[in-house]
Amino acid sequence: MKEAPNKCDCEKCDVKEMFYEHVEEQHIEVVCNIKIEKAFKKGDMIIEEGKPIESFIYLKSGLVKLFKHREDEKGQIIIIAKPFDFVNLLSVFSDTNYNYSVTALEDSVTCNLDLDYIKDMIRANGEFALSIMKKISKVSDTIILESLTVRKKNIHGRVAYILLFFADQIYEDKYFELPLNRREIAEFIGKTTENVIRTLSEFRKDGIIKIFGKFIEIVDKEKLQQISDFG
Amino acid sequence: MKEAPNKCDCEKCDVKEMFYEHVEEQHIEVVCNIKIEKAFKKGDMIIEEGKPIESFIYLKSGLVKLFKHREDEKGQIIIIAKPFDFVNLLSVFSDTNYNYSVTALEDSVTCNLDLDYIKDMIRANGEFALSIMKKISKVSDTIILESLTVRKKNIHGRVAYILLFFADQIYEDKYFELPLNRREIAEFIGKTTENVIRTLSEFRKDGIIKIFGKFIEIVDKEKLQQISDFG
DNA sequence: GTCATAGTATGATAAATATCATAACTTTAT
DNA sequence: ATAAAGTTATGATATTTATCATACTATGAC
Repeated sequence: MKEAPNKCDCEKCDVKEMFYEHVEEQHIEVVCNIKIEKAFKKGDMIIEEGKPIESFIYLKSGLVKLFKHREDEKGQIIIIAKPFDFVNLLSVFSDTNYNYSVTALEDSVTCNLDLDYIKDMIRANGEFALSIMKKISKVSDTIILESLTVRKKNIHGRVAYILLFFADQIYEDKYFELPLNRREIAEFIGKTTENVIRTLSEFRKDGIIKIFGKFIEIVDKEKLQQISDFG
Repeated sequence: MKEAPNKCDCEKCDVKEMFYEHVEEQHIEVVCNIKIEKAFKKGDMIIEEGKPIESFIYLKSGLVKLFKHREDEKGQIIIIAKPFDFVNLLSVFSDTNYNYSVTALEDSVTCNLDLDYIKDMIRANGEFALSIMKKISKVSDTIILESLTVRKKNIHGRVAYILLFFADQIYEDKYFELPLNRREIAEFIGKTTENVIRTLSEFRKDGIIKIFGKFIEIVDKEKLQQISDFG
């Protein structure tokens, strides 16, 4: 992890837009000055469960996973966050310490703003407050409703769902490199590693996907969608 | 459902406290005047999936369930909300329509505030905004983290967990009437009705609980806790 | 009351998934 | 280059859970 020079030059940054829309010019400059960018290598720990929440963290580039660590047993992945998602979406405003960890699945850069400063901005600017609430609620909603969606699927449905998630929402390509190993996919969908592997093999045998190690090519997307929807 | 006279006399109302702490006297009076109390009978629909979100709804008394309706299949219960929990915690600030329903499990009374009015208050008062965010985030966090907790348990663990949930968090008594039938418990923990019934029977045979129809008495709480923790 | 309906209960069986075992293949460290 | 460790893969088996079938019980409508 290393710190990078500060600039407010990211396109598509919702936070910046919120500021531009609702905050006066001189405050924006302050934000751009106090924000700290941090670069992480694949596998690096970005947030550690139990540590105090001191920053408002936003993903500028890369890909990260939020997960709960489990002593003996296997962990549980809560969500995969992509650029311009909040990284510390949970607990930021409701708790003092993180109750989940975040690590980088790919080389990633985060934007970090002092949480007290953001809180001051919220206090000072209700319109900004409303924008932040909207954004944060949206993320929580998505997690809750998607977890319900996944919960009712069998393992075929869940694996199909994950493959389509990466193809459509993350990489926007039917050919991509899985950022998770099979064990992590299992932790994400709540099934065992062996059965994830088995299911991928079955999809391969049925000609629905091609597997080259961590690289996946979706051959019959319609079929995969069908398995995801009805599985 | 019937409307009741408006008063701001509820003890323990977080919303009122938020107002008292952060809003000027004259505004509080306005809130108390515009708020509408609605009474619902057990089984009544409070919020219907798909309908527009127009109010900020707070549970004053009773017990409700939030759930997603599923056409053909069985539904899915998202959470049981008790008094002073927000009822429309999800989507209030992030969506225009409800994507879940709420019904009364017991006779219930809700406090309804015009959502646009609350939004105006948030815009006008950042400190109030921060209080609301804190409260809403807390509820979302709880749902997400508890669903992860439940997800890793087998059916014995899940049923034990639910029984302890009602005993400890809702009724604060080892003897209570289940507000859900067996099918609904199944919808809550994501298992089949038959297996919920079977598990309850096993707990009864093992002398862990006593069953009198919908009434449950927890006999060996320590054992039940153990099953919940390690099951 | 009694009829219909929903809810509770239990057993038998089928299906899904986990666990255990083993091996080939990859990556990492030395 | 090689050993060690981790990952992917597959089969055999055990366990868990769902499904199907069938009663029995409670509840509400008439």
